[in-house]
This record gives sequence, structure tokens and C-alpha cells, in this order.
Amino acid sequence: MIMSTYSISDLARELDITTRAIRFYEEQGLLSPQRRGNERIYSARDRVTLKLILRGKRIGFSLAECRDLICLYDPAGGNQRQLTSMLDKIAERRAQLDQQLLDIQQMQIELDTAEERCQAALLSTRTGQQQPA
Amino acid sequence: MIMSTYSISDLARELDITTRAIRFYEEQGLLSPQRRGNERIYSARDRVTLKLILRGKRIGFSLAECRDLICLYDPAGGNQRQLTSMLDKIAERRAQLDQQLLDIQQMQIELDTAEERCQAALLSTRTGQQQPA
DNA sequence: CCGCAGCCTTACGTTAACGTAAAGGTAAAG
DNA sequence: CTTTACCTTTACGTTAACGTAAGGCTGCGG
Repeated sequence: MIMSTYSISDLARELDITTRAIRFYEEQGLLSPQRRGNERIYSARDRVTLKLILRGKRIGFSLAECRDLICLYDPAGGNQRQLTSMLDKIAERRAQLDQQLLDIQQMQIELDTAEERCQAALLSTRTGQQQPA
Repeated sequence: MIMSTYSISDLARELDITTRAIRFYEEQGLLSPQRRGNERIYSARDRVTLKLILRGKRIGFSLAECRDLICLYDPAGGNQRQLTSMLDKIAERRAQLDQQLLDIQQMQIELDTAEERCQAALLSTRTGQQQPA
């Protein structure tokens, strides 16, 4: 069900992270939930921010970069420099992704041949030849 | 030109890493070049191994995983378990890559709207409205 | 012979992103 | 009233992958 506020462990459970991590993000200035007394109360917006952080991390951004990212979603609108700087970083990640794709494809090819070699070895083993211990 | 052996700084220059990194990989058991007295002498095979390490790192493997990877390229042939375990890790990375692609695409879309918002704000600034310092 | 360039080893320092433990407050349930 | 389940803060510990500095050998051009 859709709630309007969340406890820290609500979010931890849902997003599969620890409460320590969430508090850490706050410590780093990526989050600033309301308080009721001492207790942190997270809004739907905070929840979105957390998801943004996790997505940023998945892409390979540092927490500092994630913080910049979050600024872009602020009502403030952000300034031109921030925006272009962020777009640069995105472009950089895309280039890295392209490289990673190439690397993985290459590795797949080489693993395929390694697999063949291995299965050939197993076969010759079964046809009566010795294998080292 | 194609050389048959390399000094540590030859490889450092070519692969754009530090000599410290290369020595570290050796320390971690990923590399074991010949020696001439005290001096490390790298073969063409060592060079290939280094490239393998760098490719592994680009994909996101830890050095320990890279070491496993290197074993697969050994003349020994490797055993079935190692191979399948490695194929699992490759598959895992591919899944991560898929997720990263989705994340980046989503982020692109959202940044596009952020850009529009920003440019709209700049426009309204130029048409005479106030901007906060 | 001097100094520089390049090689070596040893060993402590660094960064990010939390983990983990200690110590304690609060509120509902039994 | 005590246990249980939350929540809090403070603070030291951890891991990976090197960086960096110190101290020293070696060969060579000038």
C-alpha cells in the first residue's frame, strides 16, 4: 500500500539496504528527513531521493556525484553549469558502458573457447587417458 | 614495434598504469614475471595477462576474480567447477550491465526534462524576471 | 667521479562506503 | 514491571586497490 510517511526501517526493508546506510547518506548531505522528536520521518519525496541514490550507485556514481544528481531534481531548477557538468558525467558513464559491453563480448568469446577446451579435456579423460590428481 | 620482453615501465607506459600497480598485481598472485637478478622481465604472455586484468577490472571484477579468470587461460585447462563458477560471474555481470543500461536510459530521460526546465528558467530570466542571487 | 634514470624492497597512508559495537531512550505487549 | 522491538548517537573497525615516501643498488653519459 501507498504510505505518505515511512520509518527508517520501512525504507531499509523496501529498498533492501541497511538503516546504517540510510543514516550515512543523510550524514553525507544527500537526505534530510523530518524529525518527530528524535525519530526520522521520511516522506514520499525522501523515498524517491533514496531510489535516485541507489540508481546513481548502480550506474557507478559516487555518493558525492549522487548528491549533485539530486540537486538537479530540486525545485530550485539548478544552474546551467551544474547541469552540463552532470550531462558530461552521464556521457562519460555511457562511454564506459560501451567499453564494458565490448569487454564482456570479448570475454564471452574467449570463455567459449575455454569451455570447449575444457570439455575436450574432460572427454579425453573419459576415453581412457590420465588426469593429474 | 613488437618486443619479446618488456621492463616494468615499458608496460606501465603502454597500458597507462603505474609500476606500483603492476607490482601489486604480482603481490596478489596474478602475475609472476621472470627475473634477471632483481629486475623483473615481462614476457609477451605476461603482457597479455596484464591486459586481461585490466579488462576484468573494467567489467567490474575484483582482482581476486581476475586471478580466477587468468587461471582459465592457463595451459592446464582448468576444471569444470572453476569454469562454471566463472561463467556464473560473467552472467551476473551481464545482468548488471542490463540494469545499468536501463538506469542510464531512465536517467537520460529525466535529465532531458531537467534540462528543459532549466532552459525555461533561463529564458524567463532573460525576459525580465528576477533570479535569486 | 657526479649525477641522473630506472630498478628494487619495505612499509605506512589513503579513500569510499559503510559495518559493527556500545550505550541508551521509548512504547506497546504480556 | 519486564521483555521486545523499535529508534537514537557516537565512534572505532574494515576492505580493496593502490599511493607515496624512504632508503638503497646499478649502470651510463659527461
